[in-house]
Amino acid sequence: MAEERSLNFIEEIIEKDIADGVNAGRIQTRFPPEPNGYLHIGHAKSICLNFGLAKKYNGKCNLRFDDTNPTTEETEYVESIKKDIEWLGFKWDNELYASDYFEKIYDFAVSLIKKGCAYVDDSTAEEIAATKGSTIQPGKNSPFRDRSIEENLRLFEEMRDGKYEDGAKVLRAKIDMAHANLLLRDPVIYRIKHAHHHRTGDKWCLYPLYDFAHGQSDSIEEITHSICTLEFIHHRPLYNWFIEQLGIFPSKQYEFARLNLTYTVMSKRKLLKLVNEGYVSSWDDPRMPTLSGMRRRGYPPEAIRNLCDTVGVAKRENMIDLSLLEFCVREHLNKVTDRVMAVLDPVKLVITNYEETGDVFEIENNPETPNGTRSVPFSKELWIEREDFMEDAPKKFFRLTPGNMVRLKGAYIVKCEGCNKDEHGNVTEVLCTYLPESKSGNDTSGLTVKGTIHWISVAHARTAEVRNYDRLFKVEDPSSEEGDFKEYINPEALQILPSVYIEPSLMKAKPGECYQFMRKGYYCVDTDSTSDKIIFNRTVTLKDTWAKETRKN
RNA sequence: AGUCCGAUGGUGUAACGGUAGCACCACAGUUUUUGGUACUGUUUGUCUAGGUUCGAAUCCUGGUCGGACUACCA
Repeated sequence: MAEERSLNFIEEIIEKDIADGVNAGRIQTRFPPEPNGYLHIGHAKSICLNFGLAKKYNGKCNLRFDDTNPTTEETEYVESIKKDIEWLGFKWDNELYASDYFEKIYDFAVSLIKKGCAYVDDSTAEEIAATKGSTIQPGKNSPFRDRSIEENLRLFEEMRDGKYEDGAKVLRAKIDMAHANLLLRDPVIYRIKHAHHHRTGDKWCLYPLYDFAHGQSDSIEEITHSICTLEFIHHRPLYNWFIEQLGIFPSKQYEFARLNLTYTVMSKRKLLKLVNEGYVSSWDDPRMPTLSGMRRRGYPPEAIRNLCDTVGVAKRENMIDLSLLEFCVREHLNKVTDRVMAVLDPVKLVITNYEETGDVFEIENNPETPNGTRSVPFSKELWIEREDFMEDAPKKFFRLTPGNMVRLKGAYIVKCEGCNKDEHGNVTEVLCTYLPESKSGNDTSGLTVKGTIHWISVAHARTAEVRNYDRLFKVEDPSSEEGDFKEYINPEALQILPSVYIEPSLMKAKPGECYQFMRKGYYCVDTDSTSDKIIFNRTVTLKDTWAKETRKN
């Protein structure tokens, strides 16, 4: 019954390659993060693509850490990246590191020198930048460009042996200082860094740059389809040039447009600022677009995978509506979460004609995916939402207003008789009478009411902290606005309710578990919860057409 | 300014020379013991000017607009 789905452009390339017998139909991809930060929703698209393609075409997908810059990379990031990928639901075939190939990559450089295709340059970084030229001006040859092969070989070995300070010399590929593509103007491929590497320790003081590590690693692993984002498109000619000069496995690079989301930022630099300057509490703050933040927020991995699947793969710049992510989240949570009652902004409801009989109602947990029932104690005094009562209500208000009837979810129909107020005119108690014959399950009243509201028995209520999260920014694209992006942070992205009433059944809730608070939203138990204090994070609200209606007026 | 990439409703994505479709959003309705869910329907689109063709979103040319590139980061 699978719907016929059109292929994205990478799938088309792969299917053509398989049909043409390229690499005997073998498909090998890789996900190549640099372990210098946390993964975000943008990485999820790349992960779903690379692992998804391998799965679809009976291929393999490696996890390869592009760890060629020892000053920014740490083992802590390696661990978080692995955890996030596993959480998303993918398994890599091999866990590999570019640093495992340092010896091989060094040998590649030597062979390039021997071919006369690389030279040691003593110029400073400033000098190299100054002679690079510009988009409209050719660059100038370095005075060290014509050193002999023997001298280059000797100097490069000395660089490896630690004879020189950081920055004293670099190795450059000898290509064309007038090339229209700036990356082909004798790119630096090795630099000296006397720095401790998270895996190779102090063994090396010479490290390859991205362009002389990434493609080489792809070749070593015999990656057939090396998929990256659009900004690497200019690197492809260089990627291919090295493969050709070195005569190594011809991996092919393909580029797709990265994922952008409205109401957030994705750049590592900006996310780092949010953390360092205290706008959010940490990398896994539920407001963050990081995978760890989304996990803590309660976004299920199924929803993220579904989002990535839905947005597709193409080469044009895009900006995905946050509402699409929220749709995916609700779609999944609706199927799997148990419904429970929690009163976030309470006011007391008194059922004046109710004699305490010890009613306990069995209420179904999930009308979508039947999952049993739970016991919910009832009594004469209940907490209800303050917004569910209005003394002077508009026409289409289906909740409590004098003379109107509503059903208390899973219990009785009650009729609103009025309210009590304090000296300031604030409602302190809503007064109702109930209809004994309207008992849920064997209702003989013959009445139908338009509204159903949730409630918590005052005598049985427990409390929890609730953290209501909302979008991190007030504008769709903070990065394109005037001034500092931080000016557009939404100050209401986190609202903490220290003590909300929850039904007793929730006392057993464990960190990470998700529930639907009826009529309010999806909530998950935060990892900050302790045995005597449960904390719920709002993952996403329910759609609220009534709120929309009131906003219109 | 140069090189490269791109342009289909508000958003994202299909249509591979032959009926512009799907999803989200928005709006309206039906069902509902969640103003949720489910279901039905509605509005809205091929950047522009030429050309090729019986026929162009698709092919060609020019323009316009958007993005990327001038790190010893990846």
